[in-house]
Parts: sequence; structure tokens; C-alpha cells
Amino acid sequence: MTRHAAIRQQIEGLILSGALKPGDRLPSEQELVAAHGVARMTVSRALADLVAAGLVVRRRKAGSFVAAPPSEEKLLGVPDMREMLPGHSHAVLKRAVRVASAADRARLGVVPKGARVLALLVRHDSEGRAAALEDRLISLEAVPEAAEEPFAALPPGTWLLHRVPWTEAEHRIRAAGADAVVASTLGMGLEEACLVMERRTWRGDQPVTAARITWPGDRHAVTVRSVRGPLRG
Amino acid sequence: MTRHAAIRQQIEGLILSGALKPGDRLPSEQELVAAHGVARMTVSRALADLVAAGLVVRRRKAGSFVAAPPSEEKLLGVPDMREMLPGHSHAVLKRAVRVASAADRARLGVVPKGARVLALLVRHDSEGRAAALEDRLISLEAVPEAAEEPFAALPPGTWLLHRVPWTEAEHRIRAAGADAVVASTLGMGLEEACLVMERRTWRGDQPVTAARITWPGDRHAVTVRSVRGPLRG
DNA sequence: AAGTGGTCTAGACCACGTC
DNA sequence: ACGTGGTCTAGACCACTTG
Repeated sequence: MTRHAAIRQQIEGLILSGALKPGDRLPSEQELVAAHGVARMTVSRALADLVAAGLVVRRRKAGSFVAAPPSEEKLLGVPDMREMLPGHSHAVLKRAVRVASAADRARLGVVPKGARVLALLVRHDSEGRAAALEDRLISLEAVPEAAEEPFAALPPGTWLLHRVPWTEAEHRIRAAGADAVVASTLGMGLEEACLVMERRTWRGDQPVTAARITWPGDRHAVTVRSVRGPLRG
Repeated sequence: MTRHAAIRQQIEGLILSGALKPGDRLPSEQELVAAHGVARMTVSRALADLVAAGLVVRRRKAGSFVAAPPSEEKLLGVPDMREMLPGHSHAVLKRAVRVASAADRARLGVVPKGARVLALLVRHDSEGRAAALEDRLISLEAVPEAAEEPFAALPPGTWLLHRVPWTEAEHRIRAAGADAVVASTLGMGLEEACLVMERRTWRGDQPVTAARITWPGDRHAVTVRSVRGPLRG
């Protein structure tokens, strides 16, 4: 392993484990140089890699800081729900703490038997009109404090990002006909085409949350734009 | 502008304009050092940035080469159609060269009036079963040689990548009910939920192609996996 | 065997933004 | 004003892999 990779990995570990939280300041280059006994360019390279990975933000004179994790949607390269929906608001329709059923365990992935989960049903509105239905499971093994959170101010996806440093995420996008719950909540016909986004996030091997967000097919599209060449944006 | 950015931009221009084609060899670091009158680390930084942007591949002893562009699907972080579909094959159902209609021009973006386009309808099969329907327009202004291509060996998306160095791409994913053509080609019921992926690519300001690929909603999902921390993969 | 990229050093000057 | 990151230099040694 190269020296810059070793330094990078050490800091990476502190961030992904949660020991360093978003906004925390890292040692300065000079301090890292002294601590590791390497040249400044070597430390610089390690930090540059962390910036490229989106884990660190650097500001002159101020220092290097742990970056705020991107929203679940930004992961996909997609704009946020809150930017995408003008006049966004949300309402928690259902909320239950329960011991994970077999179906819950299948959705989340490997969860110990007897583990408790929080199940949420949230409607997202845009300018007063129902825009999407979110059906989410949160593992209380991974995020025990979610049990007492009302999710009044922040929707669960946003709220979670501020608590749990996830390390892995998976998105699945598919189409499906509206079932009875979706049809009545979103005001559409049974079996009408819907876009379904399923998201799962992990921290290491531990499942954190699984969300299924359903959009009316004719009112919503996921858009991703890519530019070749420029490094950022 | 910094020196490494200037060097990077010059090479970038040669690649994106098509002056340097995939597989072409770039000057060695030593040659670039001599040409630009800078230190080797500066050239190295420029090339490292190009590698990070996916434009260049470097191999020891061999040299630096223009990278092969990723498939249209890889852009999204999604596996290729040909990897995803076991026993993939395709069939060109329709093929027409015509002067761009108003609808064609709207789909492609800004195309001069009177410009000719190639319109294709392609069925993709997996192990003999219809898996997706591709409806594609290709601007013959951008890719004149497409007019004589039969698309027998390679499907149009793959074929195009080997000819045209695109600079920008946009994906839209939505759900829609199956229309008559889709339903009969893919063997599904009218109005059944489908996943529709619309792709457009440009080279500079010039539209190259617009594709709409329709999948049966219950048989297909787009999956994207993200890992936080590690730089690549 | 030789040429390539990969890494590292120990300096230096500069630009910027916070203090 | 000062400490920070950003860039750059002119060397060096090494690992790899191809011709």
C-alpha cells in the first residue's frame, strides 16, 4: 500500500465509522505531515483523493472538513425531491414500531431475528397536491433514536442523512401498476402506470433503511444529465 | 488558469473533437514535459485528471491512450443491455431515412430545418424472448455514415459509440402504459405498466441521437449501486 | 533491457479568506 | 497579518510490462 493511500484510508475510516462527523475539522496539512513523517505533497494527495470521493471539503485558511453526505437522491445524480417539487411538504400517514416480520427482513436484507423496525408511510405533496408515496422501513438496530422521532419537520430520508453515515446504497427503478393504497393516495386509477424507486442503504454490513417511493408515471420522470470531459459538473 | 489545467484542456479538446480517437496514443510524460516546459509532476497531474474524467487510460511501459467511451448505459451507472440480458440479440424492425419532421426535431433538439434523420425501430431479445423495444432517431447531420449502416452485427447504441465522441448525454426515466405497438411487440396487455428510458446525446451543441427504450415493467428494473469512500468502484 | 508510469521528497511561491 | 490550501519545481527511486 502506498503512503498516500494509507493516510487516506485512516481518515476515511474515521469518517465512515462516525468518529468524525460532518463539519468536523481535520488536522491541517502541516499537522498531518508531522504526524506521518511524509512530505507535504503526499498528504496533499491523500486529501485530494478524499475530496474527489466527496468525503472532505477544503477551504483556504479555514482548513479541511468532513463533508455533509449527499442526499439519497443526489447519489443517483438526480435532483432532490425538495428542489424538484415546488412547494414541497409531507405528511406521515402511518407509523409503527414492530418486530421485523419475514417480509421486513427480506426488504432490509440481513437483520437479526427479533430486531425491531420502524415502518413509515409518508405522502409527499407539491403545492398541496399529492406527488409521491413513500413506504419506508428503518432498522432500529442501526438507528435506535428514530423510534422517538416524529418526522414532522424533516422527511425521514433527509433526517436519516444527518444521523447515519451510510457506506453503501442501492437504487432500483421499475414500473408497476398502482395498487389500491397508491391509487387512492395519489388520486389515480387502479393499475395505472407508476414509477417505483426502491432505495436501500447500509453502513458496513448493517442495513439502515429501505424505502419505496411511488410516483404517478405520467406526472414524473427521473432525469440524469452527464457531461464528458470536465471533472466536476 | 493553472498550468496543469491548460495542459489537460488541450488534450481534452483533441479527444472530444475527435482529432484523437479511442486507442490513440498520447505523448509520453517526458515528451509533454519537453513540449510545455514544465516539471513532470505538473504533466502527471494533468493526465491523472484525464484518467479521473474517464478520457484516458495509462499503462506502464506502454504509454497513455485515449479511453474507449463508456456505453450509453454505463453512463447511468447501469450495467449494459448486453451484460444484463443473457443471450442477447436484436432485430431491426423498421428503418427509414427522412427529412426531420417537427416531431423529430422536437425529440432531437435543435436540428436545422430540412436536415435528414435515420429512424429505427429495434427489438431486443433475451434468449429468444422479446425484452425491450428501442425507438431511435439518429441525426444524419452528425453521423452521415449511419445512412448506409444495416445495424446487423451491432445494435445502434453500441455502433454509435465507436463513431461519435459525444460530449453530453441526458437520461429520462419514466413509467407509461403500453401502447399498441409496444404491447404487440413485447407480448403484453394494452396500458400495462412499462419502464421507459429516454436518452439523448450531443456533441457540443449538435444533437447526435435520441433513443426511447421501453421495457415491460414487471420484467425489468434499473439498478444502481453506490459505494461511499473508495475512489473507484 | 529499457522505457513507461507511480510515487515520493524537500523545498518554494502564491492566492485566498478568516481573523 | 497570518495560516491555510493550491500549485509548481527538479530532482529521485521503484515497479511494471512490453518489445
